[in-house]
Amino acid sequence: MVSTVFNQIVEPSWLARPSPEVAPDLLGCTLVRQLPDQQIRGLIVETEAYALGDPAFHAYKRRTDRNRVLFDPAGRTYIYLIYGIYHCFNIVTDQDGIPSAVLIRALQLESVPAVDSTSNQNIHRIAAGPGKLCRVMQIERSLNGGILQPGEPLWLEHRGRQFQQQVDCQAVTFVQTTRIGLSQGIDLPWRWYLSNCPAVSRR
DNA sequence: TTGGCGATGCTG
DNA sequence: AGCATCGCCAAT
Repeated sequence: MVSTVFNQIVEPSWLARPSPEVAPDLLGCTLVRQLPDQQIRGLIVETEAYALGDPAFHAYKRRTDRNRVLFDPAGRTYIYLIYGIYHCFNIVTDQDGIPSAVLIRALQLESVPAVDSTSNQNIHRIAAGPGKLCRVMQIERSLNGGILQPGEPLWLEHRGRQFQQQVDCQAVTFVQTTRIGLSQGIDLPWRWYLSNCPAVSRR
């Protein structure tokens, strides 16, 4: 008999660790965006960690209006506007009061969204980049501080059986490098991505 | 293929 | 002033 297996939901407690631990573990998990009339699902293929002591981190200096959600418990979203045009989507991690987050840099979409404003794009590149994935998933600042769980606009699902098999047979491997697009903290090796993934940012 | 640059608005 | 970006265009 055929059985459909649903991925397990990622619980906040699983995210309550330092971001450099969580960031590689999020590779292969699925980000789900629930819209009124459609669901958009994407495999996480590229992440970066931001944490205490990191000069590139928005919470490096002090708590401000913008970064306050970074100090909240794990399992919330941190979304901000960058270069006046794009948004960046982060997952808040670690213990309450300890600012820490993972930037989601690229997704491999399961399918082309119904209203596709980027119809010229290669399916593999529609969500290739932190600004592009927010555009296609309609993630903007009104979602900042939201909890990642079903029933909300966004949630996470753990690695599925198919992905695990690809890891086990080494069809997919994990690569760790320095982060992208920064002027500070450029030597921290806190970027991870899946090998052989056309959606990973080109650099 | 690589590198330079403008768009655009919010933050501290 | 600078920014956790992107797409376009020119030069190689």
